[in-house]
Amino acid sequence: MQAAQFSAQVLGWYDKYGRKTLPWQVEKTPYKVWLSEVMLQQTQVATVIPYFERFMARFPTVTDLARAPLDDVLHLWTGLGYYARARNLHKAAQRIASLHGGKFPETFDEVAALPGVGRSTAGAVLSLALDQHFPILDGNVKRVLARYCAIGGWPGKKEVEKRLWELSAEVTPAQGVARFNQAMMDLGAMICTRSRPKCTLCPLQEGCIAAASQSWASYPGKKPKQTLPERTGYFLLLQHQNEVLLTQRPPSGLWGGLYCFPQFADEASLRDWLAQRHIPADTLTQLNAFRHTFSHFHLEVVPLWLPVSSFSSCMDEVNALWYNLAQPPSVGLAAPVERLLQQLSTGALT
DNA sequence: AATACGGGGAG
DNA sequence: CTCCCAGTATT
Repeated sequence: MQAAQFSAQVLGWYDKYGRKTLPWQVEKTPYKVWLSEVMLQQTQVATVIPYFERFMARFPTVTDLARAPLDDVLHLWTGLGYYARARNLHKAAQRIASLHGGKFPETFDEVAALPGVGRSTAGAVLSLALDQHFPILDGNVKRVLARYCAIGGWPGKKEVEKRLWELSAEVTPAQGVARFNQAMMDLGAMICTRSRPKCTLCPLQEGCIAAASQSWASYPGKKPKQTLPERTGYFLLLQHQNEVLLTQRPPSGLWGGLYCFPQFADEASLRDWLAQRHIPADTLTQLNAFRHTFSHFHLEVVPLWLPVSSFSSCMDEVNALWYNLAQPPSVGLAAPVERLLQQLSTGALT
């Protein structure tokens, strides 16, 4: 491969067709690029845009983010998924405030040391925002390079990823890094798409091994598929007037730090929980069950709704709150919880 | 080196 | 349904 020709083709294409007006590309700063990059980890551009806009409106600077309660951050993150990203974002902002005086760091080691920032995100922040010479390797770049050089195997395998990093470093030009890296992501998103790539519009068609052999479908290699295990979660929707009981999840792990309905492995343990608190379960009503899929298992959600006429000892629950449907507090909610709360507030119960 | 970690969009 | 998406942290 001729690296110089490769980058020249990519840069030429970018100037004509690349994206230059995404919200985080206007008046670019390391803070905006960092925020967008973290949101874009495992999440597509169209999904991220409204979240990014809300974050920038609420937290205009990294110092604003550092000062905010974590619940506020999780609240704005609700529905984006991978909530460790939000917790790391908040922690990183506080570290920038304390260790860097509120000024976003501008060296690779300092940026990569921030929680939630790895090699690719650090490279993206410094290259896109400051034009520093670092390669990136996201899903788009992996696909473009794997096809161009016919790199077989799943990029999740260490050897494959290592080879792709080498290639990315090799094709990244000394000049125009910001445009080049953005262009590679745009190519992956707009031209070298996962299915039916638009090879005739691609500036890299000449020299692309997969294009020459019509074998784009073989690259990159697919993740070995596994049937996801299934679990069942019984959600207790305990309602008193306009309020519903939510408990906070542990600070790390699945849905870490989010507020959820009390969850049980089966209906019996849910009823035990009520009995221990002397809460009559006479009017316990099962709502429509539904499935929520995580990256590593399916969760069958069975919502059990229990309207009660008087408060009982539930107020003693630790890490719990009565969520007011009319005046929702700023806390993080898992997507299925948000959906059920929406049903409760609109009276659409079934 | 392998696994955990959400949710949505596209086909 | 399946696959994949601007990955990183943990073990």
